[in-house]
Amino acid sequence: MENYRGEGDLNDIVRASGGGPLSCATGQGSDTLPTSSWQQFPSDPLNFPSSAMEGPGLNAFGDPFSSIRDPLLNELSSTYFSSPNSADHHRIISTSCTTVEETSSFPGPATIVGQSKLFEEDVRSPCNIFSRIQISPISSSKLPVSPCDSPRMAATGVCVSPRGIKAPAVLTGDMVHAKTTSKSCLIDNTGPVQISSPRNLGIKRRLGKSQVKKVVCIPAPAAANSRSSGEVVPSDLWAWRKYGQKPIKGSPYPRGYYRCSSSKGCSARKQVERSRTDPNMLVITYTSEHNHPWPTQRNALAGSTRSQPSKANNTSSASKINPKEELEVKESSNDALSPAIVGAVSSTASASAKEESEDMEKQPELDDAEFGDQGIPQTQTYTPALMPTDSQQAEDFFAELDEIETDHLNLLFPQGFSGTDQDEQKEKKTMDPFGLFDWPGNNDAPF
DNA sequence: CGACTTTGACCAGCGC
DNA sequence: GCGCTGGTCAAAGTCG
Repeated sequence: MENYRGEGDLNDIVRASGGGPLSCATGQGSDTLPTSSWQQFPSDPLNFPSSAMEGPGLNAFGDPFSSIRDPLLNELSSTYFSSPNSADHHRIISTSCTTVEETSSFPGPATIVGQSKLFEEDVRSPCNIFSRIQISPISSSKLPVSPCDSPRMAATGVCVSPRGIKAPAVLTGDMVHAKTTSKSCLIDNTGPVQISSPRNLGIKRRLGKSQVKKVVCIPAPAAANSRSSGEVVPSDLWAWRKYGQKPIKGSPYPRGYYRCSSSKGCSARKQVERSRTDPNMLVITYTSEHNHPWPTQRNALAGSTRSQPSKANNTSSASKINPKEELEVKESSNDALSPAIVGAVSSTASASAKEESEDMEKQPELDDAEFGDQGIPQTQTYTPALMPTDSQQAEDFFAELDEIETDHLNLLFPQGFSGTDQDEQKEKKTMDPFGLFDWPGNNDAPF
């Protein structure tokens, strides 16, 4: 489901979303986001101001991966979640734009503030996608002001929390709960968002001072995505391998421990657990950093598409679907991002990487079969131009970056931008095989 | 056969 | 020092 990259990713999503005549899926009306409002937002993903992309030359091309010094951001930055089963069909993008280290206050407060301002402006449109985005620099001194307090945060249902490890409490469940119980908070639909509990402080024992830890709360994906344990694990671009699960005191839900399996030696880890205050919410804690470029789609999907263990199938009568159906459901609930976006996103990172990982070279081609396995017609999976698979394609990709910069919205969301109706429909299918952006009753946009 | 999940055991930090 | 708790390890089993 959520796959993404950092700010560019957000940008991709955001701008892509803004590309079409967007209307709210929140029942707040059908306000169309004026293009002008989007123009307030940095239009170039590569130039999107962020802590990750800041710096001389942005490192956008010289060493693009330096911009993902904390590839962790790639996940955190754009957690795009779809909850097709939920009544409100809320779709959420969460984003974090900064890496917070334990010993520091937010290294990029300006970045956050800046973006927040951007959000503020855009939020003026009630249907602005940014109303669903929240960057929540956590500061204990600010705790009384829950990020979820704002209507837009309320609308997001997602808190992304760069977290200082030593912070005694990022956002206590109580605090969040108190705030999110406001009826103005759409999180009510899914319950309070819990960013972190003081109990998680114990984690710091295992974390070095320079360790990065981030907490993301997202609405739990549909049960179809759950594994045998009932655990719901949203997939992301990285490949994660579960290495442990522990019952957590005070929580009826176990915590799963995952480490990055995209690359050997990668120290990236994440913990996934359900919020004890709201089982509908998943609390994902990311620790450490990836030390490798983006994984291939194959790698990224490794494990995430694994079918349920037989014993689980035996016991899970409620979700008795054949493996294929299961995979389809899984993918649809998992990958809220259109593959087009994922492709664009990952390709941006991959193509710009001077040093492709060996794995990526070994698996240069996007594994359409992965999508095919999941019921997605292969021919509709990716736009090759957005997913360079070799050096030539990478060059092409770079060459096309300019086009993307100027016309990326058309690439991502041809409908509503340019082209004939036929082209639009054709590309629409190509770029949005999941129909994620073609919601019933909403001809314009999912948001 | 490789990669994955599961799960009990082990280890380390913290509080009393 | 001891117990509690969280995080990790590793063997066993599963799956494609």
